[in-house]
Amino acid sequence: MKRKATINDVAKAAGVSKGLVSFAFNDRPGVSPDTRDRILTVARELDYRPSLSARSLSTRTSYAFGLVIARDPEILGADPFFPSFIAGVERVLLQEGRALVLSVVADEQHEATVYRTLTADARVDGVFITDLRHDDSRIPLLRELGMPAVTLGRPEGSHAGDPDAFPAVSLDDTPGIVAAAQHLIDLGHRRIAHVIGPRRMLHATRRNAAFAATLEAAGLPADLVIETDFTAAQGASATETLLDLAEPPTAVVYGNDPMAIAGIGVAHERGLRLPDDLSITGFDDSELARYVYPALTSVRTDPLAWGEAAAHALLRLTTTGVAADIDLEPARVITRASTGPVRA
Amino acid sequence: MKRKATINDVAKAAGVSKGLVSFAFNDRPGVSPDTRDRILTVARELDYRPSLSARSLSTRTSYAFGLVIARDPEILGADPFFPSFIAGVERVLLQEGRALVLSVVADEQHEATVYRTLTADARVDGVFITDLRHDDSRIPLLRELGMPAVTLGRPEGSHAGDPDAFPAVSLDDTPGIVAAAQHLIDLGHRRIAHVIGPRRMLHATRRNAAFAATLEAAGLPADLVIETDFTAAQGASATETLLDLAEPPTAVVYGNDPMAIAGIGVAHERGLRLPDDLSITGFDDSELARYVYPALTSVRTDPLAWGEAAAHALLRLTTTGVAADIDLEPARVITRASTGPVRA
DNA sequence: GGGGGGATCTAAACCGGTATAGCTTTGGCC
DNA sequence: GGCCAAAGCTATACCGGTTTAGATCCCCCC
Repeated sequence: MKRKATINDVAKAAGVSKGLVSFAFNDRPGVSPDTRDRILTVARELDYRPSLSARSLSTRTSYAFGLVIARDPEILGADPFFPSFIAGVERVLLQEGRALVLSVVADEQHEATVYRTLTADARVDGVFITDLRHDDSRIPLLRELGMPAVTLGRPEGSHAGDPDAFPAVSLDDTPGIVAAAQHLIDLGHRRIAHVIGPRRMLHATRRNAAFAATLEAAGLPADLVIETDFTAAQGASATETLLDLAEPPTAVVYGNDPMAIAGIGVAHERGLRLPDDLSITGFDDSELARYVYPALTSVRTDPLAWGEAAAHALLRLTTTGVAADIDLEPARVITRASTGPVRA
Repeated sequence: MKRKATINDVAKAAGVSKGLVSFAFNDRPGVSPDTRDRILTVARELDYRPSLSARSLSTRTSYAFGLVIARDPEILGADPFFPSFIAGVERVLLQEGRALVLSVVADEQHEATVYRTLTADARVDGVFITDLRHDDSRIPLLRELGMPAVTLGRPEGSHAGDPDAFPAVSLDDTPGIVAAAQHLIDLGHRRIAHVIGPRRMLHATRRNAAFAATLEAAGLPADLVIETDFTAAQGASATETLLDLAEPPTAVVYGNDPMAIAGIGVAHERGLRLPDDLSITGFDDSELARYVYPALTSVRTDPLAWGEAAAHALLRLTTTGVAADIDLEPARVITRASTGPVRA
């Protein structure tokens, strides 16, 4: 196994100083076209690749981005968002010679430790902030640490184009929820429940606000709201609670597909017929949604595109120092057999 | 924002040479207890942390491990294995000051490129090999690249304790499949189908061999085997195919939970009653299994423990140069309502 | 012919650690 | 007292890049 060629080998072979090789490799002015060609040719012949760690030491740059996920692995396992999001991120980073450092932690206590460690070790040049929360502690923390970041969605209290805020890459999910609710209203439903994710998560309350506004615009009360932790278990028990009501809903909107599928399970367990006795919608449009019985009406987002956009934004932010906010195609509802007209 | 303290600052403040500080920090002999204490105290006061990139450059070590997943994001999103596995890995690495570099690629072509890049950039000190395949190209590739690795399960053709092979961390899944098949046989089923994952994956054929052996030991044919790509879509279409047979099976064993749940969907779509008309089992025992209707009998493994064990093994391999094979608690079947006696 | 001035290039410092050769100091032993 | 070895420590090279100060050269122009 031959030793890897270094910049010194290239410099020697090309008969120039190593500084000049560095210049040539970084497209900096002050290298004559002839010399540049010669250097690059020699480098190719020697199969030279600049050493990442040497570069990191010299430039204080790690050429990697971080993603810290604070979720229980059980929930993550059923969640189609992250794999697709990561695949999208990866697609961009691979080409740019960047790597993705992933951390999965159970609670938000460890989360802060991980961010501090990533920063202290200069392990990453920037991070993605997913699952924004109310009064999100990560924002001031990363500010304090001086770690660049991109948020998925806009944090509370930050207005579009705020120059002090981290760049936000947003995919508006409210049109999807509004469409789902309106779809149910159009089918004649008058009592529609909403089983949402944890309230401390921004998207849970934002979606619920959109849901409530849609119902109220139709003159309906939006009082049947149950908060869960996004697990199928809590989706199931929320459904039990709803169906046990004196006046149970005729339709339930769930915050994710696993909860909706668990809701279908509970309804079937009770001998209800879907969608005749109960209409159900999910969120995320996971692959499974199409194949459960009845096929699940769900709200589709595009996590892959989200990942790509976020990666581009973070790349721009860390290289140029600024990055504009990005708005992606909003979520939309995919109608399937789990929703139908309310029984006469 | 004050500049981070370096080893030189500590050396100066403690009145010693920087070499000695390095020695003190790496618990090497040749430092008197008094001096060591003084150095460590001063370091704490200055909030000194050794620079990762400087260390990397000097030691040719990245203090990170890699995980390359070659799966379609759609499938990954429904798969409970990886999030839990990663959480297990992480739990070990965090304490050891290591990071996890993740790559999700769509096909096995890109896979090789990613491994080459990770190696050329010395981005990681070792990798985890999951989803072993027949004649797995990653093994010779990583050998050639000189990249340490740990395999999940033992590769083909390598015997226990092979000193030339990568350390294997195994969780035997055959007892789970055998138990599932036997469970169905005990319930009186005589025509049992197996919907398996891609045949090029080692675990798919291994599980099918265990399945076939169990049926044959009971004097039953094991001829109903359908290969899929692990998607719910193909799980559904395999189920269609089976139910369209002149003599359809009375029970189906699926290679993962999403396919089994899709199978339930197809059966319900056709008006079959479960488990009276058809018994169904899954694999992985995802959280959702318990909450679908009927609750899904599934085979449970422990991906979290698998991740921890694999991380420990890779840590040992990269630091000491050797690591013993590890065998974890085998998989077992969790019986639920989706399996029942065959109809008289 | 001499004096800018820009382009091209070199030498050397620097990033922050690790590793090694060698210098003191101390203590044991004859 | 003298010799030797081990312990404790320093000085310095080294890892492989980037960056800066300054040297050299060439061309143009007065």
